[in-house]
Amino acid sequence: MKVTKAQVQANRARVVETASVLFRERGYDGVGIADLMAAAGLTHGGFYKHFASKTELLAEASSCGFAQGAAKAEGMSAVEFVKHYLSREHRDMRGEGCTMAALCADAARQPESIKTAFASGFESMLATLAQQTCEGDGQRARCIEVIAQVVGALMLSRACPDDSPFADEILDVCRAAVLTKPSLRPSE
Amino acid sequence: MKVTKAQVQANRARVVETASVLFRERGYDGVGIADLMAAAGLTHGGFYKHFASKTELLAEASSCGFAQGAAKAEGMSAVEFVKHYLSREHRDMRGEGCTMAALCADAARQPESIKTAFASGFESMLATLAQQTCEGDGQRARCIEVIAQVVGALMLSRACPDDSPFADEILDVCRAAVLTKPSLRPSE
DNA sequence: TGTACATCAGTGAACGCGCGTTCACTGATGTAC
DNA sequence: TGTACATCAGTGAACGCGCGTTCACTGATGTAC
Repeated sequence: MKVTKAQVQANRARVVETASVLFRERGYDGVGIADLMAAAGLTHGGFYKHFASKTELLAEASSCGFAQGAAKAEGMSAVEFVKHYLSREHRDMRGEGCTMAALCADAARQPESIKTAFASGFESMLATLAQQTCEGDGQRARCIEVIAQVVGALMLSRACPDDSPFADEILDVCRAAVLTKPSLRPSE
Repeated sequence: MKVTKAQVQANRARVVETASVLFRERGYDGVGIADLMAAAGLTHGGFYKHFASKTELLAEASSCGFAQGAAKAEGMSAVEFVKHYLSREHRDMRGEGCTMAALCADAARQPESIKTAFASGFESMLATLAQQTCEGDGQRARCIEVIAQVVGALMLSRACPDDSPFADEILDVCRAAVLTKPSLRPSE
């Protein structure tokens, strides 16, 4: 059953992308290797031909998720970014949503290799947002504040009962707060 | 081996408190029933004399953690609260730290009963903070913004590699940002 | 270009392990008389 | 107050299950001639 080099590469990429989605949806511990490989259209035995361990996959899947997020945000204005980030749709579509919000708590309990990937992911979010806000002293700090606030709001909203007005309130309040920040004006 | 009514009550309370700490340290999936009961000085078999399931314990342990957090913050000024919340000590002492930051991502993947406990915990944080800030229109909103930002900052900092300057930067930047908010002035 | 053979991604059974939960049993406590 | 007995929190073995990981095997691909 050997397979084309191109197929091998495609299969591997599909596993990473599938993991990226499933981990965001169900958490790291909520996805088994067998689940994951089946979702990618393969059987579990082949997993270790591609990855040394589940942890190693988490690192790759996280990086993949961060890259995907950056690509999605590319070209959005800061206002559009915040509006989308703090929307009900984003809150409820975890598998396609922000990797940082979905997995940072899992990352905090993982080895340094994972945390390194998350630090890179944070830097990437920062760079993407910075492109859309006015430059000058304190730009980096202002972007960090915004990211902390939107990530916090999204996670808190997700921890509230589904469809509770409370969950929506957190999003609405924080969206309004961030959008009125003068520093969110575009750079040009 | 029956035991005094008072002992039963004390044992149960000890299990809940131990769970509250261990869940915050290692996450819900990171703590087994046997681990937990041993840490509380008991054997695992007795667990189901007190709780219907591990999930039910999580609900109780979370509520216990929120109550403990509220008691700790009681009497602190808003400035003191934020300074402590965004300190390195708080970041690094997860077991004794904020239950919301430690477990909200776990809660987001749990049944509604857990999410209800977290919504109550959030209300409790809100009430505690509101006591220390100036009243008036938008007080509730301003408190929500602050909590979202400090929770987000703490979680992001914990997801970064230990002792990395980056992890500290997030805390420092957000602490400075929140402390300069005019709305953080005391109510009297 | 055609043939022979080594490679190795993918398969599926199997491994050991720890999990949440159940259960028969114990024996001091609490109760009934 | 003293005695007999029911209660039930706590014990530790056992259950079934799913996990991450390993392994012998397969057979089309890629390579050497």
